[in-house]
Amino acid sequence: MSVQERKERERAARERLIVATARELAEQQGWDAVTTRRLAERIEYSQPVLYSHFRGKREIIGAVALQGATELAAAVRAATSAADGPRARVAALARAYLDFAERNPAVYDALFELDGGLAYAQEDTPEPLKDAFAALLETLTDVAGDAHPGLFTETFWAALHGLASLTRTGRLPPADTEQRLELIVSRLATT
Amino acid sequence: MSVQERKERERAARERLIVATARELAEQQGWDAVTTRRLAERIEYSQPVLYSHFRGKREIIGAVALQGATELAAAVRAATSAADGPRARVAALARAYLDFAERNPAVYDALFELDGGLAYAQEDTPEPLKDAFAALLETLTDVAGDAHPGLFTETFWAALHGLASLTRTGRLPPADTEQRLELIVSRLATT
DNA sequence: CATCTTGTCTAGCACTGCTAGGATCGGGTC
DNA sequence: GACCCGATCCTAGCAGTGCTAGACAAGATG
Repeated sequence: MSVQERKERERAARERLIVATARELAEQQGWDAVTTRRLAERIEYSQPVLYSHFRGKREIIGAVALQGATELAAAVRAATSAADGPRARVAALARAYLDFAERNPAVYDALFELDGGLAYAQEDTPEPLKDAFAALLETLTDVAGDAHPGLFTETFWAALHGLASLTRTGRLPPADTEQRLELIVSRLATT
Repeated sequence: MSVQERKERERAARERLIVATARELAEQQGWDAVTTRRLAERIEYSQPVLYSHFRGKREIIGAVALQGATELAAAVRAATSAADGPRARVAALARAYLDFAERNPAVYDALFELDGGLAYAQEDTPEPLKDAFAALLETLTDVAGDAHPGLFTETFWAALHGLASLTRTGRLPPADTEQRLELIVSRLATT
């Protein structure tokens, strides 16, 4: 059995390598540059090896997205727990979210822009995604006011996503991001 | 000269045909299905003809986007002008925007999701895009409160785009769209 | 040591956006 | 009306894409 276990370990390690390499390549040159050939070359295996781990490119994007979801949740929780008072925590959450999107554009794309074959907002939604939403919910519930916490969180999230998405694709000038953020926080959140 | 003019007319007509066909194909089967071969076949010309009108596929997407911007501006203006009072006009604007995104998903993608090679929020931004933003600005200025009208419009637009984008890609359940919309309108707009 | 499974690679498919070069058609000139 | 020449269009092809069938070799098992 030890032999089989070793093989499984090696296989798992290679899978992590694939995901890490795809993510790295995407952050460096964008997702368009992440082709199965280039990815295979970078991990020093042939193309078909990728398909013994993932059904296709879409699933690789999905794997990067799940990794990103975990990190996003952690980033949001770290930021909110370091702030005092509901209002300050919401502002910290918003900044942490936009900061994550700016620092990890490819991961953000994998999560919220591209098709990674993941189910969102359903029963079979992967745990990391549920948890990332939960991280938002924890802080935003306190400022939902008379709105349903889940619905409020969805709406607040959508506003943040709109800012992140439009800014990153050059549709909004990046200069006034902070002011837009403060506008969203101050108006959407009930004190 | 008449001959040349006729040729120019025919050429312009063919260009409109290309754009209309690309849009139609995109709405029917998504932008991925809009390949230069399929597009060429539908307009009953060979592929290279496309490149005598547009630099490449990106520019075709851009042409569809510009068409969509004009229609979006018209839709927003029609909706807002039919409502009484600033608050009702804002709600009408938001509904018209989301309605446009839902009815014309491919056009919406061309405008705000894909790369059509257009400049946004700059001096050399095409007129239809500027005008679409102006259509939002006209109504939203009245409810900007103490915020700068332009900045407020950008922020409100981002919130709407977030809703449209996340809903259309299956990241938000479509059921409660109306409630999220009302939340945005009631909290972002000052009465 | 022979066998057989497991894993990997080579080679190839059908498709993509895009382009070079040749053929053909039409208008302008004699 | 005949010719030429330029504009216009198409055939064929390039390099690249995601993905897969089948050959092959290395390893574990008897």
